[in-house]
Amino acid sequence: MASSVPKTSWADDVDDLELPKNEEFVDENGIRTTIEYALNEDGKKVKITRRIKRTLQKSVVDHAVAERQKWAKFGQEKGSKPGPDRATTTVGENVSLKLTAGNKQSEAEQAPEETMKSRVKAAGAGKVACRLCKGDHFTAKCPYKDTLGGLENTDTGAGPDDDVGVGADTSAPAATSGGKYVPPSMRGAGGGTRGAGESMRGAGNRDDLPTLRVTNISEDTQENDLRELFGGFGRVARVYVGRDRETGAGKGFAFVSFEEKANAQKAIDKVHGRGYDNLILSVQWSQPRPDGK
DNA sequence: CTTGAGCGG
Repeated sequence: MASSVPKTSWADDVDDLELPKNEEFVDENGIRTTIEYALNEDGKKVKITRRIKRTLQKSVVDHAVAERQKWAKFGQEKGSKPGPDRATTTVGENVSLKLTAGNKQSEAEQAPEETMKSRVKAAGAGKVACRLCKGDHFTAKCPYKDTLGGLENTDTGAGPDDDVGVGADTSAPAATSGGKYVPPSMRGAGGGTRGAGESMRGAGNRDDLPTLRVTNISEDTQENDLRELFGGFGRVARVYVGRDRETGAGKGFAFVSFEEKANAQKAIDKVHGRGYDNLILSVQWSQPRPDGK
């Protein structure tokens, strides 16, 4: 065992390595002086002093901020020089935190780009181009959607555009399914002639539910209030209260959808003209929202 | 006075 221990005690060594804390201050002229202590190659302590004139600051710092730096300090810092003391204060840049799903980091670097994209989108407000006919509507709303049989048959290469070249490998996995999920009941006439809608109630589309427009409701009427009010006439499928997007305050109208049209009609008959919260309700059939065609 | 919001960039 090599028991030869250096003569200098361990404690001395540490004491030798102990360095004064770094210092930093800014004088009235805006010159920041930083003092660091370090060891050079010979193991000697050296003092490094840097004086940095903050030329940039004059142009960058907001006037109000510069003014604020002159304020007298209070509390524990009372009597200290104005301006941030970098020994106790961290002067930071803006830090933005981004929450990502699945612990993925790769998106982080692309974030600025993403922001740019959304800005561009905001600038060119509502510019859409149909992938089928290049119209200014969504593909799903394309008038020719039915005529063209949708995207599922068109394949990648058959698209109306010149995005050729890589068609092979992108379309490969999509060849059989078209790349989109199709519920079993909607799938082509393979072998199962199972009745359409065996598991689905009616058309299953919520758009064709019998819907009432209820107006003249008080602005604090909630969905639950309306469910309560209309629930007695039959099953209420959906209730929507028109609200201000920002404040959440009611706008005085609502939609109530029933499962059965007959029940909706009963509700009209019974509730229309009826008092509710010091107001007289108005209930009538709702017009389907204007479809962009 | 009073008819919704989202879906794709």
